[in-house]
Amino acid sequence: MTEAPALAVSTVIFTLRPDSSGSMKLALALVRRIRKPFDGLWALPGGPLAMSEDIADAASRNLRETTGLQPRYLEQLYAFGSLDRSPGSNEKDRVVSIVYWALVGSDEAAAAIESENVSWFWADDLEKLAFDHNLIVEYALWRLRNKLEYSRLAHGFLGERFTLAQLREVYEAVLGRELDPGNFRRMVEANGAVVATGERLEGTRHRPPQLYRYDSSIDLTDLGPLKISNTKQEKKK
Amino acid sequence: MTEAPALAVSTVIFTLRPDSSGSMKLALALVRRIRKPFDGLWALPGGPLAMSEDIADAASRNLRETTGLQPRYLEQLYAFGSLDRSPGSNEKDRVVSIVYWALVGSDEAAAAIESENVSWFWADDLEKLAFDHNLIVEYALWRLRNKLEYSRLAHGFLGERFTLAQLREVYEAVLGRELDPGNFRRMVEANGAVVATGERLEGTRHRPPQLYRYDSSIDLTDLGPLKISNTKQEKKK
DNA sequence: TGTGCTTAAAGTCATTCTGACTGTAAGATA
DNA sequence: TATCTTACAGTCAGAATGACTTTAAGCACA
Repeated sequence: MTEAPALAVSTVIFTLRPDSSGSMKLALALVRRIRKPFDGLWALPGGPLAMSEDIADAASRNLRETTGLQPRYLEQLYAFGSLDRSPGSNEKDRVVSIVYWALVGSDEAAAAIESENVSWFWADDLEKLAFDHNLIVEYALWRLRNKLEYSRLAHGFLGERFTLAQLREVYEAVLGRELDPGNFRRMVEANGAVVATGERLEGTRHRPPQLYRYDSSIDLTDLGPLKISNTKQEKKK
Repeated sequence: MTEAPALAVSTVIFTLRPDSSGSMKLALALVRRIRKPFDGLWALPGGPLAMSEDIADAASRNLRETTGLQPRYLEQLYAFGSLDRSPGSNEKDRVVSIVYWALVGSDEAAAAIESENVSWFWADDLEKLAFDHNLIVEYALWRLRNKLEYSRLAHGFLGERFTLAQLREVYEAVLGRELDPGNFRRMVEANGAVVATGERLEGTRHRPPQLYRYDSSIDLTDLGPLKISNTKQEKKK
């Protein structure tokens, strides 16, 4: 068998975390490199694809080993394989990375592993990362923001039950702009993916809002014909 | 170095061809397999990724070697790597395929290579293909139809200058339904990606339609942050 | 010459969608 | 009781959309 490029799997792990002022902001998990090249820089978690491991499973394992968490949503992003991804390295070291992006609940993310070499970073204003990882993160962000519009991705950040204000907060954090509460409510209700549970969230210092949940009869997102393979992934967790 | 899955690149090559009644229909190029597994079945053109070859270049080469054509548009579709893609084969034979999809002009496609083992097929009602290629084609079709809506993909099928009726014909062929000529004109003009050249197409047996071209100052499509790498690909041709 | 055929291109109209905004309800707090 | 805050309902103007009508400009043929 002739020499071939190596295959790796990396994952962009998104969550929402409260910033200093208490409002939710989009964050992602990075690991510090402890070898050349780019020794000391932060990078996306990842590793080689094992011979008998499904690609999505590798991304999921990746996520678990890095953060100790399970993804609420996992989708393939892109395969990156330019020849100049790792400048200065030998041609024999060429790596093609299949990158996934994942959402983890913000409640769970608070309990995630953090250490000297694993940490959360705000998705906007990132420092220089190893390899082409800045480009990868930019693309993942772009995908996330686009998908949010016509699908139910926000579910990935929330628990089973949530108020419309919480749902709106997710949208605002991801899109990076404020949304009109009234119009947001109208949009969500018209779309039909969310149903009222009848329960209300108690303990607020104002009128108690109704709790909603996603209508489970409607699919999480629109991957077209690939839905099936992703549903399998969903079931496994 | 430890054993790893092999890497291959395949391409879904779309074009528009006139059917028996003369109206344009979406078609794709397939090659006949001449070895096990799936010997005799039709499959997507593809092959292994060379050590020092860019992935998009491999897809482009792929396309050239199969049809003798240059792509007008080329975009990565997805990386397929399930363990059961090639049932019955040894685990050692595992292949991860990075699949691209391409558009070629319908005028050029008429001059493409066709033989016993290379041929065009209508994109709807395909027979059983080798491996998971039916799923791949389905997904490529879904992507094409979705992208068409908010971008300028139709350009990939047309020449430099075209009438709005020709542009509409492309949309109708891809989407598989008729569109109102008036509303289509309004949509295209509002979008602004297309400009009138002032010239008219002569020789029709009715009022001569104006010729349009795409406004080159506007990008071909919205790949987000990946635009740059694809522009490079564009320039190279 | 002129009538009709065909498609181009412009315009109409009702409905829906969208964003900005107003008003009222229902709790907690002072 | 007054006030604060958010929930939730409703209004309104402008934009977008789908179905349709009207007029323009060529050709073919009687």
